Amino acid sequence: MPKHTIPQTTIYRLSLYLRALERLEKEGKEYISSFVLSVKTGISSHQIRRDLSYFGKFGKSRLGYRTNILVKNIRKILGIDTHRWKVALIGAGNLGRALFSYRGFRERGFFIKAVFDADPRKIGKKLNGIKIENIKNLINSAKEEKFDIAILAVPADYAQETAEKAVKAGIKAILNFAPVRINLSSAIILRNVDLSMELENLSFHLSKLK
Amino acid sequence: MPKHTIPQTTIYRLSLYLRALERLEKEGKEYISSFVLSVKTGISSHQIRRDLSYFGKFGKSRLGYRTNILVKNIRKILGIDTHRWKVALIGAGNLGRALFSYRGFRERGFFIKAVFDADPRKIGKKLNGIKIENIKNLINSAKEEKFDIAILAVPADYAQETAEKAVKAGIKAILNFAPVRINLSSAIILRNVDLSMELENLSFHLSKLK
DNA sequence: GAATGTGAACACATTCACAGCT
DNA sequence: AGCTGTGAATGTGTTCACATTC
Repeated sequence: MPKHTIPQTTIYRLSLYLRALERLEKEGKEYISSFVLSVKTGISSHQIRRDLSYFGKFGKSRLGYRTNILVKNIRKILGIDTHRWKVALIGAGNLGRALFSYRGFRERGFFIKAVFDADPRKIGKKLNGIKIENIKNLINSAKEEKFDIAILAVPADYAQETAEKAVKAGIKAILNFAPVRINLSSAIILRNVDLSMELENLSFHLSKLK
Repeated sequence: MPKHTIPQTTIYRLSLYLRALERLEKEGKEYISSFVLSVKTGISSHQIRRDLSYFGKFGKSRLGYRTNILVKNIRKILGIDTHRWKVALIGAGNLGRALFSYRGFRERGFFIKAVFDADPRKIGKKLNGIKIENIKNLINSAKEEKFDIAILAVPADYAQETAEKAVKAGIKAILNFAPVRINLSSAIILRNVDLSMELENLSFHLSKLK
């Protein structure tokens, strides 16, 4: 149904809608209008209707959207309805371990199937039942269990080479937490989470206040 | 010098430029052209020149930008040249502790001055020399030491009320890691880092491949 | 000659406004 | 009557292309 190309930002907003809708579903709301959803998410009702219209017609005039149907549809659009994504966590430092214990992943269909690190002191140790493997095993390990996604939580200096290993292991999507720009084939889906950038952004806006 | 309004994304890119420039400065490069910076950052040279032009004229024809001058200017624009920002970390769970030990913050002028939590088992314990305080002390504590920024690493259900406490304590900027939308006065600078949203975004693009 | 800086053109994203449906 | 869905208008961000500068 996409008549126009879908804006990048629309996909992020779908996640936002989904969370609000799941809550409303639990509260027993059968139907939900774009106006109510607007209040819950802070996104304008126009924007919500436009975003949904890229993927189909999910609403009913006079009633709004049937909550559970919309939930199912957004899950399907986002690819988290049936699929269980297999995640390789690379880097078992402070951040890696924190990410590992984040329950939100599993709840939303992302399963950390293996953990890798380069530090001999960490290799072989267990993290909540999963043994930390040598990063050198990544490609071999990926032959047995096809990983879909790699989460990179390694030092900046190793991010590029580690990402390349992940690509060699057949991984198609990477979520990078290292504060560095990674260059990969454009066929690889790459997203960055960069704490320094976020803080510097706050700093910019704060300085304007002073 | 801003002739037009500055795009949101420009500020993020400035952080990107800064990191690349700092590296180039260390390598001893005296001058750098927008073309070379383009290769290092993956941002087009047009975009780089446009971004910088919002803030002034930093370059020299035929030579490019003097690396150290540009570094200084971007730091100034981002408000990390002289200012030491005081950060309150709220939430000493897995993620909070990982953030606490992230060295990048201090390096870039962000100092975690206090850590708060609601869990009695954590309160009083020390984290690398800083005692974890009761979240109820936030407002009092802020009277002694004016925090500029709060980093929220609390469970989703507590994010809204905790953010409101931070605002009452006079904090003007919040970096929220809880997977939930927070509603605050528009005067407060709020940024969200949402891992589920990033993963769902990857999922969306991955599903299109299958 | 080789770079910047920037009006103008273009592309992308949001918002408006209302026809159409139930 | 009250909602959705969507062309059209607007607003925002990026890219082009070149006059200008050293």
